[in-house]
Amino acid sequence: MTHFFLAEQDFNPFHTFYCGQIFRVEKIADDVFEVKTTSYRCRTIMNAKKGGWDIYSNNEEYFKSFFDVSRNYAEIKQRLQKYPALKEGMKFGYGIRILKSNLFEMIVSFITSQNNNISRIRGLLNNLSQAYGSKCKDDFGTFCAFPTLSQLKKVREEDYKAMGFGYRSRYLAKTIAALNQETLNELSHLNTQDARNKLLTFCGIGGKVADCILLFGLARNDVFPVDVWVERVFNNHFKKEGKNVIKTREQMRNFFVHKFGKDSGLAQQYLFFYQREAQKQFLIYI
DNA sequence: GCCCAGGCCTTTC
DNA sequence: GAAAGGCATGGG
Repeated sequence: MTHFFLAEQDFNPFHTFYCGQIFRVEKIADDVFEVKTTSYRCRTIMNAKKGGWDIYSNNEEYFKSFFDVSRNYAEIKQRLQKYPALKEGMKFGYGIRILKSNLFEMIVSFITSQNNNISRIRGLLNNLSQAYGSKCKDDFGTFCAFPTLSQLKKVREEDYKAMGFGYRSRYLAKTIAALNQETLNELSHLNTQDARNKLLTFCGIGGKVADCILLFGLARNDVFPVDVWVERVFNNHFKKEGKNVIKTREQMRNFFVHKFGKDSGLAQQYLFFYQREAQKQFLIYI
């Protein structure tokens, strides 16, 4: 067990873990969160003395990459300050980072996410891991990994249905049947546009789900997922700038990517979190 | 009991 | 190519 440190100004676990980019996260105590990704686990523990959070795990190098430590967030946030909506959003949800999750886990997670709510997605993916993931052990104890591609190839549509995946069960079964390791490798080497087009060929993956997979599973920051919440962001803050000719989510997506370029991913996370949480009276972290 | 959720697929025009 | 309807399920 080793640990590394992230300063509060560049990392806030409440905001980073509850903006819908990962689903296997638990609050263990007021100052402790646990995150599972593929077959790894870490805990973030507050370090008040240093003003930030220590990330403890048995896989430090993996989590340094996962938490995107080599990226200069101050520089990105500086560029985003000039947009009023972002300025507000970054003040409200300060310390969001883009986590570099596993490609296959993100494909399954975001197919599951469509027309679904976040707390339900969390439950489904945790149950899936319990049912089909390998048992793992680290210095915190035992836990379940996210199922691998080959483990899920044995799962049938009816099995997903029995677990509550609903009509997404067919999408999962079809896409997992069509996937293989070569395709996953290929996706990681394609440029963003080609990878997006490839993702769109799979059942249950449309533009929004593809963008989430690209952002969180392939670390492509030049994408901007547009869902119901971001559509509200557009209508609240950018509609005028879009000259009232932008109607579809795909058009909004292209508008934002053109506007924010390589900073699109982080901009989207701040705007999503702000739109979704700011109207609530209390933030709820499970 | 009702509306909604990190949308996509299918059918129809 | 755009529009409309259907979809499983449970959170709030």
